[in-house]
Amino acid sequence: MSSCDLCAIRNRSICAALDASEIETLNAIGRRQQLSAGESLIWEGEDSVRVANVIEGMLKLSSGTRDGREQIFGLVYPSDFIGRPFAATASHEVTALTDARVCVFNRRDFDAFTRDHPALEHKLLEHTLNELDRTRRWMMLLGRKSASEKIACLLIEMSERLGPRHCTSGDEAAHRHITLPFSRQQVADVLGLTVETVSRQFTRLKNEGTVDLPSRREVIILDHARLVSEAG
Amino acid sequence: MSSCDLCAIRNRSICAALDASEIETLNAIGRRQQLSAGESLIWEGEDSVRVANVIEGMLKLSSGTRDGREQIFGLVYPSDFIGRPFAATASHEVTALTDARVCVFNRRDFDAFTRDHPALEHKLLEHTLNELDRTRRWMMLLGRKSASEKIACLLIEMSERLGPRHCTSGDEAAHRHITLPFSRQQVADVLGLTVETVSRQFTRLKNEGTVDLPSRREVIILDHARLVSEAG
DNA sequence: CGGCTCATTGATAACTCTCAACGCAGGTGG
DNA sequence: CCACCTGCGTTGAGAGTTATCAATGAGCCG
Repeated sequence: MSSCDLCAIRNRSICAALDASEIETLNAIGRRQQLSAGESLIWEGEDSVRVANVIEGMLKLSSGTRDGREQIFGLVYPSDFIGRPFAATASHEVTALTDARVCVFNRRDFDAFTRDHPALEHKLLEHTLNELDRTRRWMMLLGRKSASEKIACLLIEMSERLGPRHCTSGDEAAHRHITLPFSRQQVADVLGLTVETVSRQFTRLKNEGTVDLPSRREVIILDHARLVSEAG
Repeated sequence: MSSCDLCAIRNRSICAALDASEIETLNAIGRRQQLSAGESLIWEGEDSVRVANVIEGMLKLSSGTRDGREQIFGLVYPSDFIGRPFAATASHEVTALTDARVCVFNRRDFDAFTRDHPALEHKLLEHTLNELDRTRRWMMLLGRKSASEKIACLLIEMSERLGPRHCTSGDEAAHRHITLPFSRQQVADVLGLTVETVSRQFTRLKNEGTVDLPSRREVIILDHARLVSEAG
């Protein structure tokens, strides 16, 4: 029995396109890898040698300018796919925000496997199209929204994507209690702001009673409606 | 003989993945359509009924907020693919910036055709992955660059993508003479700025001698190096 | 020649950034 | 156990950039 059968994301990742024997073959060319928070799997501009499925944890896609400014392009959740198939170089860095487990493939092996399995390629295409849609929505936020709108949008997005995972019972509470996987600086890098502005927005939301901040990384949404109306 | 044989983008679009008889079949489910500048082909939130290849002209992908702010997500050039296959709704608007010719397919017909032609699907995947890379690079610009850097980046990008097309002889001049396919407001919507800021940046570049502006829509790059250094 | 849209320019305000200081928490070593 | 150190977060003051509002100017078409 392949270890894939026990994989938590077996049915949500691109692997869902494959039957048992295909999974077996793919499993043979991949391997599990543990990442610690802060560790990078792929670097900007390096040869595209690895692709991977995220099993557990959260990662960021980012790129920086010479003078040290950084922008985070996207957040990667379990069952998401990372890396750049069919290209010589990786265009951005992939770094673990939390401890994470990924299922890594040599990029060339994966490319070859994919070409022989149109169903996998189709899943990958659907996945990529969804990612493109999400990325474009984020551009709206970066280009046209104010600091307060940006923060509100991020909190709403996080509560939607993180909630269901933390929440085994399916109740509302989990959606309202977010454990941020990043520092204030990283929030700033996601939203295109500075640390100070992010910090000020958080304290404002707290003072207004929209959220509570029990610790640095925790946010409890007290007034979801208000947050939505602030998101613009 | 299929009209596709004469198609200017036959070898650059996703159709390049198909042989003569496949092209014939695809051609049977598609049709040419002429668009005037300003006309939309796809609307935000509508059912995803159409997909298309761009044959000639330039289009924009955009979305707006309730209160009238608009953000342009991307510019579409000949041989690019537009529309959202494999999904029920379109996530953004597609509008012609110039008069344009496109090759349109019913989305469901196209989906079905694609599933039977893995080579086409592969091309579409490569195309989508490239688009995702480009989109992410643009996020860096929106989130982390100043107005002057944004303008410089846009002009460089335009000169690179527009130059080769205008230029039959392959000389340098074409790269330096850009005919913008959009108004100042649209430049602002691409860069996440206001019209006034865009206008001021243009006049500054002109006064500094970095560019010349013979007419509203024309830009001649006089000092390319300076532009590059300003792009950050 | 109006009348229109689009672009430019100016004055001012608002927002966010920058720089600097301080505070809090967690970890380490005495 | 406490003092200290260090990294991260918060807060404040001020500057800078960009947005906003308002007016003028340029090009285009009837």
